Amino acid sequence: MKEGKKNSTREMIFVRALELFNKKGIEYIGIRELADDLDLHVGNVTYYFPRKENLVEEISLRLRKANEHTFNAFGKANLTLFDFLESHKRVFQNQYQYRCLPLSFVQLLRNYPNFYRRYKLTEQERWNSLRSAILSFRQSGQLATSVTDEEIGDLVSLCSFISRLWLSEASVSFREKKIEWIIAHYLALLARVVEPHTSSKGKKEVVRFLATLRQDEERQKKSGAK
Amino acid sequence: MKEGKKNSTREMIFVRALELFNKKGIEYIGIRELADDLDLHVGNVTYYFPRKENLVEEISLRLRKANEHTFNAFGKANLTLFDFLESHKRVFQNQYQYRCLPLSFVQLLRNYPNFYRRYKLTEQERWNSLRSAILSFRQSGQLATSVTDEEIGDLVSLCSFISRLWLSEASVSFREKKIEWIIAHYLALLARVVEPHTSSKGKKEVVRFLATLRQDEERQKKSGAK
DNA sequence: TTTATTTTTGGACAATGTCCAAAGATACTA
DNA sequence: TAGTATCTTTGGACATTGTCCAAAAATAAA
Repeated sequence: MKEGKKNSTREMIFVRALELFNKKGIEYIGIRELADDLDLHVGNVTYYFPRKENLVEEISLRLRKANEHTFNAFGKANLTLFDFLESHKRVFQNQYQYRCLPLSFVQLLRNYPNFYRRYKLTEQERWNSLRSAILSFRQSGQLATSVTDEEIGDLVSLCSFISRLWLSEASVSFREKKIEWIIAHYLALLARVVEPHTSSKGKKEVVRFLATLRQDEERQKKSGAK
Repeated sequence: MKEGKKNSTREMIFVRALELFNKKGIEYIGIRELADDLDLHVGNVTYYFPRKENLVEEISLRLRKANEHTFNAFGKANLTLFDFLESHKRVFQNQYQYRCLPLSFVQLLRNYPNFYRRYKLTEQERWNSLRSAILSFRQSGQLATSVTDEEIGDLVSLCSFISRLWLSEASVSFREKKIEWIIAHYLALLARVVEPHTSSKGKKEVVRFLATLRQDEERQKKSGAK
């Protein structure tokens, strides 16, 4: 069980698989296509990843890991709405990096019972941390005190709904747009969902966040025009 | 080009294909499995539907047709928010009837350029009629007059986002729930998205709609308990 | 009855994910 | 250093997939 130089082959396979999956979709890249691309034999790929599922599982693990810190941050005291939205930006960027996964997640969870089981566990966790984050906004006076528990539940539903599926819509509706624009679009949508329930204090946070989105866009344009 | 009795074979194939696709997913039902199920030969299926794509296309056409009237109703004058939400209920029910389609729509649009082209056309139409409907709500005083055009744009985005993807989320998050409950859940979410922007007049419409959802649920429970 | 058209039959084809036995390469041990 | 154990590569087999097609059979039209 050494992890010396020979992990390089395995890692090489993983990296290229992720690239190809992201570009064309998990279902549309065959093991042979992957092997050919790497000048390897099919059996050599299946030596490290006996089943395609294992390759996808590894991708899934890395995405999960990338998002771990972010979601943990939701538990911390004095979280501002600004930070909350900023965190989602990082989550969205991570999802994009492993986009083949969220883009096929319906199919994957349907096809691989293991995935489904594992997903259901973290789904619960995510839900709880999202909920406690939003609850804390009401506590800290960033949401109006008049906001009911039921409305908070709806906010949680909407946030996780958008987080899970923005890439799916974007892949058909905004194919030609740049990823920075797309992420900004859905972050703005997220912000707009929360905004009606904010206090004036919370609203400032949201507005501040929306302002940074616009700034990013400006920067984008300038460096693009150069 | 007669359409006499022999359409029965074709129709039989279509009906069963839809059933199986809905149950297991388009990608996971093979032509042979379908043919075996119908006691037909593979070549006999491909005689009527040379490519799987044709089968999916037919499903797509029928869903489109089922939703046609509904979306046209968005254009009519004096549309109430209640009617608007009720219309979405019908749309959601139609989508469920052809659920294999929205559940694979990312993959389908990615894989079949024809689908993508056609989808982009109706996407534009839908967007426009949705937008004009919501604009009319502001005009008729059901939305607050203070609602900006930008906010209306966000509402349109959110509505179509939910309409397109609720089934995807439901298929992983609410597998064990009944479809009536699921549809009610997402309709309520839709209503809750609009609610913060309504006038008192419009709010009454939304509340009335939410009340009918609850009534449906009661009815559901009673007949279930019998 | 003959002719033309539609439908069914049965199987071929390449591509897919998965699997495996044997050969080769590498690392460890006596 | 020689021998042994482990890891890696090779090359191909297998069943299944979507697609395609020629010939037979059934049906309709003349």
